[in-house]
Amino acid sequence: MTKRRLPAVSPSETEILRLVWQLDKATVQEVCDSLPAKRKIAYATVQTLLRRLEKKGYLKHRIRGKAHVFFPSVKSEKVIKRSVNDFLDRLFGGDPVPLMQYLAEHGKIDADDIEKLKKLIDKK
Amino acid sequence: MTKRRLPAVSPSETEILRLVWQLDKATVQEVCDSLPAKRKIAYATVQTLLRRLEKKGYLKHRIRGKAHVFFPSVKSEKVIKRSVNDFLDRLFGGDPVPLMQYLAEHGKIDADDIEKLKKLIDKK
DNA sequence: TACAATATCGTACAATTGTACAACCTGTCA
DNA sequence: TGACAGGTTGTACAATTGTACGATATTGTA
Repeated sequence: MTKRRLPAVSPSETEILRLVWQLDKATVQEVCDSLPAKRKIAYATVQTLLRRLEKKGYLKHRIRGKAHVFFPSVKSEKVIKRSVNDFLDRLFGGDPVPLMQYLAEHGKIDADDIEKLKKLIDKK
Repeated sequence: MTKRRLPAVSPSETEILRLVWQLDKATVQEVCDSLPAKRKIAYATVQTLLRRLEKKGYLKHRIRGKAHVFFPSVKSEKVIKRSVNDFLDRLFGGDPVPLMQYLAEHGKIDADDIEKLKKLIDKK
């Protein structure tokens, strides 16, 4: 089992990749349609991003009619792990606590969320 | 008060900027010295990054002897806010909960941390 | 079967990013 | 005062990123 290191996913690529995860599998069109209204990217751009993700090894595709249907070929867990760690390292020197603090202080998470997390941790 | 939008901070720049925050103010040398052992970047590279951060408006400098002493000219809060939001948007569609979950599940935060967060939220 | 609609592919291109060399200044100490 | 250690500045350059046009291929349909 050759475990070669996958190339990094760029920010815009991440955005697109997330949509594919969300949709489970998707054509260029479908990804375009599920873009948040705020973030309008041209069809051609989405296409390029999907192509690059496939070349980098994060997606594969199957043909359906004349369209390509892209689907993940790497567990999202893996990508998330890398991204989060990287982000944490750069912005907080690897310490997750300030990040949590930020989220708490800015009302991004509430008491309920905390309660759920508590359970999650206890269960482990 | 003209509130112009600051240019984005690139990942490597973020890394350096964080060190300046941590040191409060620092010369190129000092930043180099405080780089984590893992991440060895050449002096010249650190220098360029600091220069770019200053040009982008995140740092200023004063002269001490022959060296430049860089210090923040924008509150770290501001940068963190942008970075976190951006990160959250791209990787999780803006929802912080999965991120917290990830952190909890991977032992990045423990029950104690949760306790502290709880207080933080209640206090608000 | 020819056409309109829809997709993909190849290609492009400017901006940004990461990385760094070489040349040039400037205190400091002998 | 002259040399040197240590700084800074200018510049470079390949790779990556974000964005997208134009040409070509395919399919369902009239």
